Amino acid sequence: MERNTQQRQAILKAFERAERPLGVQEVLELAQGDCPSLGVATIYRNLKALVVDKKLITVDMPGGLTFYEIPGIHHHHHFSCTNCQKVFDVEKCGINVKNLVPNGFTLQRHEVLLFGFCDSCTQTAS
Amino acid sequence: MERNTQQRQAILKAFERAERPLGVQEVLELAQGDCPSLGVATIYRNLKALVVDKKLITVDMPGGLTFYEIPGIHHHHHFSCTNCQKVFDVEKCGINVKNLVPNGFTLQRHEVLLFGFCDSCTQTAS
DNA sequence: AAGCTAATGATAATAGATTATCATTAAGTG
DNA sequence: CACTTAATGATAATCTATTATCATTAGCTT
Repeated sequence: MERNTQQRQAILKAFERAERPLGVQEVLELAQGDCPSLGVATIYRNLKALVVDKKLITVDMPGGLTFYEIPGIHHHHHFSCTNCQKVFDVEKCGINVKNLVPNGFTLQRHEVLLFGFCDSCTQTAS
Repeated sequence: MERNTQQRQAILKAFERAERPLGVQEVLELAQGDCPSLGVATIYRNLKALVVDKKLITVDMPGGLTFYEIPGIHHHHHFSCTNCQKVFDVEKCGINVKNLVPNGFTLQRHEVLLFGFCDSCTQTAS
């Protein structure tokens, strides 16, 4: 992954525009706007390389789907829309997780996952 | 699922003894203690039926693995050991999740996932 | 105990996500 | 511009979890 291809630029641009974590299919569709011939294999190859390069980080969601996002400075969590399946960042994290850890256990990291309707799906449903 | 077979009893007994969420392979191994001929197909069939009967609930973990547990009365969360891959209940939930929900979003439920070493793996590592 | 048939167990089949293959394309260098 | 080769794109292959198939076993009712 050394050459700065149009495909790779289109993939990064998709994340910059979306401003939220994206799944593989979402990246494919968005990046095809700039680069119509893009195939899934290229998406997977670039996502993997971008994660190695720390240009992206992975967000594993229940159900086995992996999302990717541009690494942010702040600790944050995720909101998963149960209607449109999109994932959004939740900026605040006012949790005292240390209290939750059972005795004798060692905490490495934590995830808070919120599920519900995003703003767009909330409006549609009402 | 009407007959009270030895297999089904062995599966439920595995959950009662484990006192924590179990994955399919764990259920298989534990239940085979009571019923050695048990096959995976029977595990899947019974787990599905037990969830329909509300004797078990599912716990979806990142990575796509589904765990199952006996439904408890209290709201709780889960700790996943990154060493032995076992999942444990975390009884307390002192979180004010409502503060985290973005404007316009509708919250349905939330999950708090803790990752690290369980007590047994913490001791082994030290 | 006999009979009906739900449930089982071994295994093939399926499904979805990800990876490998390989001929072709195009970045970057001189 | 020409060349080298990394990267691409189409698709086959793989992997893992789960489900379907079907002959056999064993609950349960009488």
